[in-house]
Amino acid sequence: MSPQTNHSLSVDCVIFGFDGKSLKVLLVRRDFINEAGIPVVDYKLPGDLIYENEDLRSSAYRTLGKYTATRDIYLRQMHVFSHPDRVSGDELKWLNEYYHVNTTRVVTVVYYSLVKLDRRLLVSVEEKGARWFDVESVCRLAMDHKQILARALEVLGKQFLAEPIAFELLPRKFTLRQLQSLYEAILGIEIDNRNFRKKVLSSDYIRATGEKEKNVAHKPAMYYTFDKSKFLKDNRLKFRLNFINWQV
Amino acid sequence: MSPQTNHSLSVDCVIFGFDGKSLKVLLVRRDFINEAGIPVVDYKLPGDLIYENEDLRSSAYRTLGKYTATRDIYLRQMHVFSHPDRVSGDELKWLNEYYHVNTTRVVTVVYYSLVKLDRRLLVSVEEKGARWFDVESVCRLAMDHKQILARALEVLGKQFLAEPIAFELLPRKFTLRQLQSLYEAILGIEIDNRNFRKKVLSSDYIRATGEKEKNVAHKPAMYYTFDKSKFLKDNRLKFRLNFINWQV
DNA sequence: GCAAAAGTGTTTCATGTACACCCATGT
DNA sequence: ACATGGGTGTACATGAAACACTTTTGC
Repeated sequence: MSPQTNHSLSVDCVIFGFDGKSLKVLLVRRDFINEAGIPVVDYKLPGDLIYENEDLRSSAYRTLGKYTATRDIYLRQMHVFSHPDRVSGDELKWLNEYYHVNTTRVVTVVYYSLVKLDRRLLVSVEEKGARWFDVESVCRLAMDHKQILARALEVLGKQFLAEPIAFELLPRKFTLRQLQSLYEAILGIEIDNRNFRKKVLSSDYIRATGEKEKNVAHKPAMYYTFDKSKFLKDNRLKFRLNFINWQV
Repeated sequence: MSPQTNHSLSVDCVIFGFDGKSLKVLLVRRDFINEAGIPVVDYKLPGDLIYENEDLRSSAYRTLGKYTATRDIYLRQMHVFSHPDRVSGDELKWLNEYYHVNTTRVVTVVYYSLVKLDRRLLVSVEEKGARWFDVESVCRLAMDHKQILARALEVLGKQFLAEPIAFELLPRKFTLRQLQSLYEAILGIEIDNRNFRKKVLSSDYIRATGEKEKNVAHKPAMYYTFDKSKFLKDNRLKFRLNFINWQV
């Protein structure tokens, strides 16, 4: 056995958005001719092979930039998928033609990203051959992308419990109901709304803006914001204190 | 710009052990001739380039197998390091010679591993050109391996708070003091020993064996074990219940 | 005035935290 | 008998969970 040299390295992005009701994922359309010579259409995660002189994160940003305005977008490396046959047969043929390469194996590094979905972003991706899908309603995807999506959903759930990343999916000003719906959608649970509000409002990082909803056929909700910079500052501090004794 | 094709993919392992006092990491000796033509010795993380027909996890196991008996070893994918110049100059020259390849860039996928250090394993690695180092006392390492180690320590700390992985570093039968020392070493804190015992013993998964220490110049400590299979079973269950309503 | 979603408090229970002394063994 | 580390209990504070009705707006 000797080291492999004829492989490729790709970066795929699982880009999540939230429309107020359900969690969405961005998928790009792929036109494909299968082994029977019949043209088929399916969907895949956005991604690309890496270029020289770019690291993986830059590659992920490059892909993100094709579909969104990449200002200040949450992006995390998730996992590498490396089964030797994860892209093979027709799929490998497609890939070699599409990218003009001649590879026998593709290892992919998956990033996941959280974006603030607004009306513009919901529509503008369509011109670029992409679409937002309800995560619940995705069935088949190209290659192993369905498994990758499933894994990303798992990781996202864990991250939601560990870090305040919900705000990356919400508009800068959001209502507590939106926040609660988001947690419910991602964790797949129902949350008591009095306890949820109590907990959220006890946080130092969530502040009422004073602005309220307008033109709604019910009591208008207050808009809140998340003070991310204060959170980051305080948590650097907390981290430092961990190296000093807890008790004294 | 076009896809990169002349790169290599490696797997490096951060292998942690615990000797009862401090956290150790396994490093392998590297004999190296620098650009001035002077032979130098330094240390690096164990690792290798990937082979054909093996996925990354298998590659990590292969490396683990060089130094340890790979039965039932905790192994997790951690992070990919991909800066285009992370291996360059002399380091790249060394790598191309050592592995008989001709590559311009090496992307590495890092796994971390937790092993049960016993007397045998402490010594046996030395014949294979490796050594256990106290993590606190590691200064320089080859390539970017020092940064990789630093990152692994961070991740390990977080994992320790999230999952019961301490037991992967301890012998099958351990005393509560050993367990406590391990948490203290990894988290860099002191823990009140009454509260610690209370918390640990309230767990369903930690059980007294009935055996006690022998030949110690103080009150002999009870040995405990961690029931990993029960833990895994119960947590599968918990996971399923998350898809049903918490409240009703 | 009615439909629709926002907003609000109290009690109970479980968990976390602070804290100091006696016990069993080998030498 | 003494040195060494093992082992124990209580009081207090904090956080989680259960639970139902009033308020504000548009139509």
